[in-house]
Amino acid sequence: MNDALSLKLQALACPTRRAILARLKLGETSVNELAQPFEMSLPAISKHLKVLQTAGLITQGRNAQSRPCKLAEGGLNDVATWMQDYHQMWEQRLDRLESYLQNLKEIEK
Amino acid sequence: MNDALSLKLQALACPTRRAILARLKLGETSVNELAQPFEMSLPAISKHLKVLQTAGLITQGRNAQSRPCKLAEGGLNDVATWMQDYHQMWEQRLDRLESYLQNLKEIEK
DNA sequence: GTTGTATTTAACTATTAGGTTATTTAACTG
DNA sequence: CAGTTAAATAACCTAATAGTTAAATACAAC
Repeated sequence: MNDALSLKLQALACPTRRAILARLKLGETSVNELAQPFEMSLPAISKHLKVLQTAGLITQGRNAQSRPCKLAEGGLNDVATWMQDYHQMWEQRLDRLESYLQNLKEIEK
Repeated sequence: MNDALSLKLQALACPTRRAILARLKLGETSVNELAQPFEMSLPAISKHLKVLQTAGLITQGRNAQSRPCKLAEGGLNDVATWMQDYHQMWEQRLDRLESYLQNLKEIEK
């Protein structure tokens, strides 16, 4: 289990880490700020961040003592690509739009 | 880590289990047949199947001694829903279709 | 240069995951 | 019923995960 996809899914398979990602959706944040809502030591959060970073889901910058985290762009691309092979939901959405389109063409005649 | 989503992501975070799912996409299969391609004992596969089943990603039926496995319908729904909040890829696809649609309407005038 | 602040690393512990072999259960077959 | 086949369970091992506290690092500010 050391391929990129497994690493990402593994990283995502933890509510704490998903919560961190959810927080980061709102914007770049320091580790301390990130740790606030959790009943967990700072080192624990630090470890979670390392997991997310190793998986390529976040990146960490530098600003004085702070190491601000943000979402890695396209970090979920391969996960989404993999999902595409299994899940029909999106296809269905597209199909519905497509049939609407078809319908429109029909009317056009 | 005992919520449904975590369980599923955890189950997916293993190449062996993803390979099993890939095989099951081709259709219902017995445990033995499923185990063939893997250099792994049968009990190991049996455990993987249990993980997948507990996660709600597969179901197992009965046919004599055989316990045929198949993909659980909509098993990835919640994973896909979660992903939707983070990944723009699908939205972009929809947007492209949408703009095509818009374009068509324009021509129509 | 000492103090304070932000974060990581080290060392340790408990639990879980992924694998093994050996045994058991369940159902068919003769 | 004895034997065979399909699969699951038990008991065990090892490595990885998720957490802890305590110590180290990096930078800023005085």
